[in-house]
Amino acid sequence: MESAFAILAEPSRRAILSLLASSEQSVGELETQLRIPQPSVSKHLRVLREAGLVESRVDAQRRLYRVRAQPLMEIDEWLAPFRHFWTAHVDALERHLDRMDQAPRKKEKKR
Amino acid sequence: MESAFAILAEPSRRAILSLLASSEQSVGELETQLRIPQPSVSKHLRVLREAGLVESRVDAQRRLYRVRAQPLMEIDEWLAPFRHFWTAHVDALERHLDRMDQAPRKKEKKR
DNA sequence: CTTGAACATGCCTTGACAAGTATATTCCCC
DNA sequence: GGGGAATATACTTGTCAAGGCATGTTCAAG
Repeated sequence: MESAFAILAEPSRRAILSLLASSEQSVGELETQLRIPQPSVSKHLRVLREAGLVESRVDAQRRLYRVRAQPLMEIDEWLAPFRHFWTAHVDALERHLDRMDQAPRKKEKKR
Repeated sequence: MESAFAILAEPSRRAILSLLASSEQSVGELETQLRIPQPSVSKHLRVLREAGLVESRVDAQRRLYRVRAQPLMEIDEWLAPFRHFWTAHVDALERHLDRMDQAPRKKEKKR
């Protein structure tokens, strides 16, 4: 199966997923929010579905789409080896706090 | 600038980044580890550099490449709205602990 | 200053994919 | 059961990017 990165290379598909993040939506709702033609929405949804990023259920003549988490999880895991790059100072802070753990605590600064 | 997702749609580029996650590497080192022709490596590195995903420094006749974190950070942030999908059970655990809040509390976790 | 190593760039071909347009399918409602 | 909404699919076309190959550039060493 195609990598989730390849699927999400398309801006419209990321937009669709972001809209679905809050709740499931019908094709028509996605269409009006994104302001792109309906066949495009359907085609993007097809790609997303075949990649396992969304799933649909039937509601009369409409289809309601919702997010499937697993491929996004894999991206999250792929990022793991890099995460220390931007949490390094936090790590350092935590080690620092650990080291002065016996002493009484003062204020800490963030970001 | 192109989205980092589009850049990472290419498997070889993800492989390069993964190799650079541990330490900076020269083009030749990347070439022999990935077993793809040198011009391909250079071209992928160019794309990665122009997208801000890596940067290079000169060491005599070699160029050493290393990861730049910021675009990866943005992907990490893009994932944020979805993260509750796979941490839901943790959330449930936390709510559970909150519900038995009358009992004495210990430490809380951040992140 | 010549040779060779390390890397970058240019050109060409080929394949993939998104957009647009038209048409097909499914199902509700009258 | 016929019409129209909601959605899917088919087909065509243009664009763009990756791969392959050849060549250019820079530098170190002798």
